[in-house]
Amino acid sequence: MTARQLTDRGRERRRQLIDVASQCFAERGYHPTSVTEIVNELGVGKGVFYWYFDSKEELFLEILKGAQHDLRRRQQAAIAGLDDPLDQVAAGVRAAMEWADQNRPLVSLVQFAATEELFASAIRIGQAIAVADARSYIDAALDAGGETVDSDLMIHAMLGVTFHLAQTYLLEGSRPVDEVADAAVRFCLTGLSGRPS
Amino acid sequence: MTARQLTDRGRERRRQLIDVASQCFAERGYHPTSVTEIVNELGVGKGVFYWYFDSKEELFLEILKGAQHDLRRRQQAAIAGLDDPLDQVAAGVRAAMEWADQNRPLVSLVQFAATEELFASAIRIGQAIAVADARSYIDAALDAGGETVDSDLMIHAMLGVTFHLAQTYLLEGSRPVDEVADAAVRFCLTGLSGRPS
Amino acid sequence: MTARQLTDRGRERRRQLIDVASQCFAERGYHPTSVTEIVNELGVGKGVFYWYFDSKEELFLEILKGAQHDLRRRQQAAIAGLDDPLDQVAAGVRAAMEWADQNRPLVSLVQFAATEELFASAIRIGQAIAVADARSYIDAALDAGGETVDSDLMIHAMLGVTFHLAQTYLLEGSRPVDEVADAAVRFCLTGLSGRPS
Amino acid sequence: MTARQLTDRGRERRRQLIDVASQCFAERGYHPTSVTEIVNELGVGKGVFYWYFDSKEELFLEILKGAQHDLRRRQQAAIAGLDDPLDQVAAGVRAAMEWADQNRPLVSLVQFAATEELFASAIRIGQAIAVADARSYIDAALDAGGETVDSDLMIHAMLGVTFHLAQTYLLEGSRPVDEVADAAVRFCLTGLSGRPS
DNA sequence: GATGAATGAGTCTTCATTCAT
DNA sequence: CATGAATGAAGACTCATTCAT
Repeated sequence: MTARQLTDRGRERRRQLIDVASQCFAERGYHPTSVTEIVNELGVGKGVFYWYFDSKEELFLEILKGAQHDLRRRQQAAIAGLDDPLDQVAAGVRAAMEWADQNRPLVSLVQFAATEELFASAIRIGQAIAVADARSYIDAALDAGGETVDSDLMIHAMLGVTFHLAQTYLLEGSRPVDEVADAAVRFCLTGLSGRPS
Repeated sequence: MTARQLTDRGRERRRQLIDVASQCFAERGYHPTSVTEIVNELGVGKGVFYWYFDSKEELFLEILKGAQHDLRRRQQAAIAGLDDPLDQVAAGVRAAMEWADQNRPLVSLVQFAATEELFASAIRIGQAIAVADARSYIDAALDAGGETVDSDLMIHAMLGVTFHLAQTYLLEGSRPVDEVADAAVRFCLTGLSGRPS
Repeated sequence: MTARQLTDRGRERRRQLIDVASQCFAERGYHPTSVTEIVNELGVGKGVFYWYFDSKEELFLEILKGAQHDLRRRQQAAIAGLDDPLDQVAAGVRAAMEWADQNRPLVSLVQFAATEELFASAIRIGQAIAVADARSYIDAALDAGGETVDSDLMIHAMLGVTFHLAQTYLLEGSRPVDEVADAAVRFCLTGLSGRPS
Repeated sequence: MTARQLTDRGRERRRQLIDVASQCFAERGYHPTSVTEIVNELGVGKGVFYWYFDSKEELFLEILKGAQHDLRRRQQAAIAGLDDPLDQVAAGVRAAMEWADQNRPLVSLVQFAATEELFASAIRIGQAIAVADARSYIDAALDAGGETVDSDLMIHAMLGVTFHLAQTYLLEGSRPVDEVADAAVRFCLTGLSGRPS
């Protein structure tokens, strides 16, 4: 969409749409959620939606991009200032878990996106960035641990652990974040280093 | 569906539909795949689909159930005859990875299913069974490792590792199964026990 | 349908189909009842249906024709032997009511048939015959009553009374036939003659 | 349907749909008439139909309700101001006949509706109201006539006369309303009172 | 005679999207 | 900016009918 010049009220509307849509998508799924439902939920007409977004698809992509961006910022902030590679990895995992906890709807959206060709590339790109980000820390950590393994595989293993635990325990609220984060960190670090954290 | 009495030809058709549908669903996604596409792919009329299944939804659920059942059999077979808890866990992870490799379409279907309320319960049930299956081996393995942790969290961590690696490396065929399976096993076992395998 | 040569068993099957179909049509309506439902109800395959009837439509027409024929026989039998025109009319009305009571499903089928162009002509033909049958009796009765009215209108008025009462009270079984028949007869005869019966 | 807020144009469209549909339903029957035919007849897209009605069924029910409501108003207006019970009954019958003449399509729709379980209850409710409305007049008329009969039966007899005559003579336009109305009134009143009107 | 299987046109309905006001 | 109205392609599903065995 040709970036429209939005007033403050406009930016607010846009944000509302994104929030409501994320919620609906997460609850019922992307396809089962109609544009009508989204605008009804917000109590506005359908024109509003198409004023801010070119299509339902574009909106979803935007949500995805925002989510990935947000998570990345968060991890970078958490890692900044830490020196020990293992500490950095731990901080990254923990930051991801906290992000997931505070953005629960987005967790399943990302998972869904990976399964549909239309959105899969966005996910692949995001993951590629995440992996690149992580590589330096991980390589350092692996060196420290004396292991000789493929760091990409390790990073993906950690992604798998983190998001599956988030999906399983946080979405239902059956366990506190800290507990889940602790478990994830420990599993990842030992998995990585061969030594219990 | 009230179990219809099927002839041999009928059972064959049913299987074809399941296979073709799995393929289509995996390639384009559940929603974007229409019943019309499925039957066209098979070169039969639309009525055929509804002769064998009550609905597109029922078919999908059936695929899901079949997948879970099949994977479980495979893991049980792989574990049978092993005594050491860690060996058992390793065999389970490896069997899952091999199953994923040989049933690639199903991997993303399962992932998708978890994101849509309509199918999520089927996934939850399947995972609950898998977790229950794994618990005894894991508890024994954890005892051996001297750790005191929540085995359910560990099992889910392992699920996360295994399927995310499968999704990432097997679907695209970018790495051989053995390599991915080795990495998964090693990550899980160290993550579990605190000692490199 | 080219009248097929049926064995005894064949004629029996045919009758069963007609009965089951009448029942289903009456309960759920002609359109909402599928051929599949009819044959399932009878526990036979779909081929059976098309062995005996060319189409669903033909079957329905056949039911209609049978109903009209049957009712006519019954009325003729009831009137035979009576001399007084009013007695004859009364007997005709009463016979119709009894037929309706014993062939409840057919009552609403006839009513439905009148509303659909496809079947309306069959109904029109049947009613024309009924009216022709009745005319002589009615004319005599009207003469006796000293009235000068259009006998066709009177006959249709009586048809209206009889079948609406049948539909209202007999189908639900809320009143005994005799009571309803008495009311119909009295209403018709006084309506006709101007004197209470 | 959650009552949508309609503009004037909207209300007009809605009315057009009801009119066209009544026409089509009456001509070809409810089931044989497809939503596609209705909207084509009106020269609008299919979405228009579902903007105003939740379903074909809902539309039909609405037509039915409107018809019953309209007829009732008409009868009440016709009766208002009359004192003699027999006059009141006569006015009610005559009003019904005139309504039928001016709403010919609706006559067969009502008749059809009574034969399909889905709509039968709406008909039953409407008839119950009509019967209740009529009871007081009829009881008074019956008292005056010195008869001791069940007024409900009488009312249904009159309903039967009126609508069957309407269906038979008005739909085809083979007789003028007045003539048919006269016959109906006379038949009903004598049927009721035992004395020629 | 009878069955399971197959056909495919046609049904109702949904929904992303557009547009006049 | 916003709304109610409109579009129409597409989707899931049905069902009368036919056919091979």
